[in-house]
Amino acid sequence: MRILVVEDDEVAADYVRKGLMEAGHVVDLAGDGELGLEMAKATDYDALVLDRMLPKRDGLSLLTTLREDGDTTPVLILSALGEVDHRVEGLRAGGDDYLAKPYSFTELLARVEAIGRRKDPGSVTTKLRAGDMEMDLLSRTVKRGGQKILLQPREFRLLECLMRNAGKVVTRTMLLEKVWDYHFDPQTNVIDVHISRLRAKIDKEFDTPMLHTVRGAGYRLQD
Amino acid sequence: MRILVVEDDEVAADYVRKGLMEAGHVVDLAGDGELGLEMAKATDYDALVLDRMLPKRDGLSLLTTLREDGDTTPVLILSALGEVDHRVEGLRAGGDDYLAKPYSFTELLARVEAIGRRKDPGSVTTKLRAGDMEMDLLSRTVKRGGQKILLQPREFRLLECLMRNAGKVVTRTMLLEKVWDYHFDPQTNVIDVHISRLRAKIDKEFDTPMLHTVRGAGYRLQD
DNA sequence: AGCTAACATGACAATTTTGTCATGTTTTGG
DNA sequence: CCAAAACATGACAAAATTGTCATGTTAGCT
Repeated sequence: MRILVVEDDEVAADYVRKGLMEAGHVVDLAGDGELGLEMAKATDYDALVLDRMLPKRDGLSLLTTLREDGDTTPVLILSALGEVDHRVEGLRAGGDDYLAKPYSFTELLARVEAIGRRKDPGSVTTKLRAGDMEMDLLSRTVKRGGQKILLQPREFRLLECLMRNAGKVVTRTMLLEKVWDYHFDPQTNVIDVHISRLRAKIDKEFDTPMLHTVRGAGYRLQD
Repeated sequence: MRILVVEDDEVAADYVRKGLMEAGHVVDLAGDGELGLEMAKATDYDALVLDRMLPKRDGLSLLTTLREDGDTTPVLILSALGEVDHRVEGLRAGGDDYLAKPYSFTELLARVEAIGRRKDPGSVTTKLRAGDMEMDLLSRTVKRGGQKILLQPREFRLLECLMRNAGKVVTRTMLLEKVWDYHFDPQTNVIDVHISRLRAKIDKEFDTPMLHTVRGAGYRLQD
């Protein structure tokens, strides 16, 4: 699991990070509220561990902003304040759990894993995003900058593959495997043709092209 | 939200039930572990409130069984035992949260709503089921009795519409709207033709037909 | 600059998917 | 039992989608 810990007390932060890493998780640290919010927005974490009292921006405000953005990453709130009212406040702000200091690490681990676990069944990604492009796998629709784009089935699969690897280069071989189920070189330019058709639909009308050619390697989707 | 409270102490159970109902939830009660398990299996609750100590079958055992069955309903565990080790135990068993008695009702409510909320974003139905038929909206695949069935796009949409209303009659008008986006009568027998094609794929090879005609009304999918 | 490999794209052809029609079958009410 | 309406299905035609080819363009190299 990929976890972000937002905590200003370095000793505590390090202690939590070490423990979580030993339990097999990938851990990022943020020392203040603003950095924490930025990182939470930038990366898709499986869980957040959030201290209530933080420099620059406090934990609850961070959480509220995150939730307003539609982010549903599970959050465990840490706090020195153990009183019922404060706990309720934290949960109401959109927290998934609340742990009062001092806590045992075992409990923190159990709780983080518990809230993170909840995300899994729900983490069937049904929407993909890249730049101002949005793809809904269920309704099979694509939008760029709010505008609907109609794609043919093959074009949809092609774009889906590119979006799942947004920012990274997707080789021709990968495309043949994922989009065409070909496990050999068809010796034709099917890919070129479909890339061209896709470009005409997703880039032509817009000023910044997203579908880039990486000469000799493949293609990459990016702002 | 539909919530199941499994608690043997009648006074406590009633207190929780009333409070949750006032907060606008639908509440069922179970007085012992076995009944609780049965009810949890039978109905799809949004959340479970589970006392640890129960007659017939204790809370943790109930929870473990439920999880082994693949049930992911969020569970809040209640207990007189507030010690860290017990809380960890509860969370490890698959609980989503743990609340020690005595607790304030406000906190219980906040916590139940917090864990229940988690289920919503994940409740984007990505799979439909009816009898021995299974449809995966993401991979766009259909299986009946474990056997893959290849459908054309239109056939898929038709079956999807029928499965979303499994057991209920779907009128021709509904089908024209949902599957063809026609908001008028095309004066042809498109529906009949596609129903026929669909039947050939989903019913022909199997001994019990699922796609039934409701003369004068429409069609219904059912065992 | 000029050459070449890699890529882009318009036009066409093959294939697949969808809709229409004609004809056959079943159900219901008189 | 018969007629009419409702439904089922095979065959064909239209439309949409996909792949191939030919030709044009670009980037990187010497």
